[in-house]
Amino acid sequence: MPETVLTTLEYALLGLLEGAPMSGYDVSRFFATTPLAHFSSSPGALYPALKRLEARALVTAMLDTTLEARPRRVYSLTEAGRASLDAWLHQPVTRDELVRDGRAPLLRFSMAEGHLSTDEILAYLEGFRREVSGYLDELREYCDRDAGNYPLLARLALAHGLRTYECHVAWIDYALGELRSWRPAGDSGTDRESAR
Amino acid sequence: MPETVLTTLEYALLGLLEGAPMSGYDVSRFFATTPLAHFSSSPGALYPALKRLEARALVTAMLDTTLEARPRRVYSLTEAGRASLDAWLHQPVTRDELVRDGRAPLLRFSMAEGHLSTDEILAYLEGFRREVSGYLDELREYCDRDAGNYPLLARLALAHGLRTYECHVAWIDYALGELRSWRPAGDSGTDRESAR
DNA sequence: TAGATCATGTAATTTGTTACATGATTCG
DNA sequence: CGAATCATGTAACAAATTACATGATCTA
Repeated sequence: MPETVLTTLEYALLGLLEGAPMSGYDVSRFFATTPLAHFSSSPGALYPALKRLEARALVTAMLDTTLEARPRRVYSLTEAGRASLDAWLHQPVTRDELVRDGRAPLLRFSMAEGHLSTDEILAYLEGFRREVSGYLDELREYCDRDAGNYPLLARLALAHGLRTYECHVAWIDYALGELRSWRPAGDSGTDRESAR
Repeated sequence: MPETVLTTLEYALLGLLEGAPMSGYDVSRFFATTPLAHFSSSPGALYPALKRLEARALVTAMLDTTLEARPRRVYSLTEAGRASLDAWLHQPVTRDELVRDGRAPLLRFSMAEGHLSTDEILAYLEGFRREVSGYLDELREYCDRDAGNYPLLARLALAHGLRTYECHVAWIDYALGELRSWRPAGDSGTDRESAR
């Protein structure tokens, strides 16, 4: 039982390395060139994070010495790393995550392939939706109560918040629809293969 | 010329203190109870940040000793602080801000009252819109190029990103409309009074 | 062959989180 | 009167940013 709580960046690294073993530079290229996971991508964040994961035995490094004099440390996931990632992916969305680091819920969703069954993913999205809806209710209540005497710009900024969370809900409903149409009837396999 | 670059939290503090002098606890209450500015609100972040601002002479503390034995340090903005805030509020939205800390552009907008003229606010929003649109183009291009062989969940997560930025654009257009209808003809005053 | 960029990191500094500490005041 | 919460912080620690360092390899 690891019971170690990692940072969002570290979980993102585990997810990446599960897909394919990578060196620190590979990871930095990935973060810099793909729209997913707009994490730090700076070496001062990445290399220490990979070392931390190695120290916890969640990843292992293999020295690639095909080019000697600059050996690449290629990291790959260990069983413990995969277990740690799996445990994280199974956590439902919390309110705190929603307002503090809005990206974590989406990150988990995007990496769930091969870890959550279709039913679990549907349940995850439903929980996500509940949290967003709950927060939206709170925001709307706050608006009705206090926003009347806000200056115009602050009021517009509040409206932006409302719209953004409404957009979340709309996407969740869209995703639920897509997933249900993908698996229309009583299929509920863990669906490991389709990941690539 | 201060030329000091502050953190987003510190600018948020300047904006808050401009509205009304506050103690550290007042600020923490504000961050904890209003939907705007979901910043840290933890004392370990707030009190040191206020001290940093005081050390740079951007705020001053007045000891409120009406209750002795627990004097409150009530902070208010100095002229230098207002100038620093003003300079920040005049900065246009950059791509980097957009992907790294999505909240800063909105924060600036919401605090611009009394610092930017209506025309400047319109220009700010137009710049904001350009950046979001540009990033959206890039995202769409990336989708067309690479998303085909992504697994389903990653593809859906990408769709979420697209929708979110589209939502930004829609709000910007809405805000532009509101601001223009508020000031339909050739009025371009700095509009200081309507705040609070 | 000089400069860019690939590829790998380390070090100093700043910042934020978590947890603790302290004493007053209010509520049941 | 004891517990919660108001109100003010501090200290230890973890993490990220910025800047630097090093050498190889490609490119004009």
